Amino acid sequence: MSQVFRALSDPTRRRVLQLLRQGPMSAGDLSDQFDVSKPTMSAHFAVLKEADLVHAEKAGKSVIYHLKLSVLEEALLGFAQSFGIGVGAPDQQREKAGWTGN
Amino acid sequence: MSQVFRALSDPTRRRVLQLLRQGPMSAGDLSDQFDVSKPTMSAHFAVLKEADLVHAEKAGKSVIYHLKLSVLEEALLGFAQSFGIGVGAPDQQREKAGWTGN
DNA sequence: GACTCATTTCGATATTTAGCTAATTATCTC
DNA sequence: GAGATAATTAGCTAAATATCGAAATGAGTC
Repeated sequence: MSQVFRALSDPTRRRVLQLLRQGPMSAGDLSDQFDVSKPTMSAHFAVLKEADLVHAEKAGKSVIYHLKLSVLEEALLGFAQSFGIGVGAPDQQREKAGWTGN
Repeated sequence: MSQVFRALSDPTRRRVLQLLRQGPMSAGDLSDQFDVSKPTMSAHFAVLKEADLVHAEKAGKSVIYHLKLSVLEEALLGFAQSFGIGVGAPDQQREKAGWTGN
């Protein structure tokens, strides 16, 4: 939980996730979209992996990153629900306190 | 946006927000729920204020913190929506790419 | 095997963060 | 005004993070 939010707290990493919405992409192609060094991007990928928001697949010389949308969804909506924030059917899901996801 | 996620990346701060769901509470009463020093808690409150997730109201000697649920809601659901993650009516709200909230 | 390309790891530095104690500020009470 | 109470600021340390260039690793190609 903490790691998901930490991962999302950086604009570069959020943009990486957005790029991956359109489909898997290699580390290099992703890096080309940003103005920072490859090692720096590699570190960002590591944070995203740590949070389980992406999956890395080795393909020859390259590494292809895939967005794990379901993990993002569960984290975001699960947390939102713990605050009674409206998701899905707006009935029978209020008052579900006592949740921090530590 | 970054600041909201950064604020949420700490379990203590998430728990503060949960406590505030039940209603406004003073800095001291909040601090009593945790095992860290008051100054440390004060720093956590500052992060939450910075992210605009809480509002501080001065009341005599005390400072009363209020949860700004609408800010949390907009951040969480807005970001989720930018990923096409289901919120509310599951129609007419897919494919809204191009969003990072930098 | 030597070469090249893609990516990550290493080592260094700078910044940020979480935590503490001690000191300060602000407000209320006597 | 002197005390007491609530909260924040100041000053510090230790640990984590972000960034870089250089070096190392892994996987194909000639």
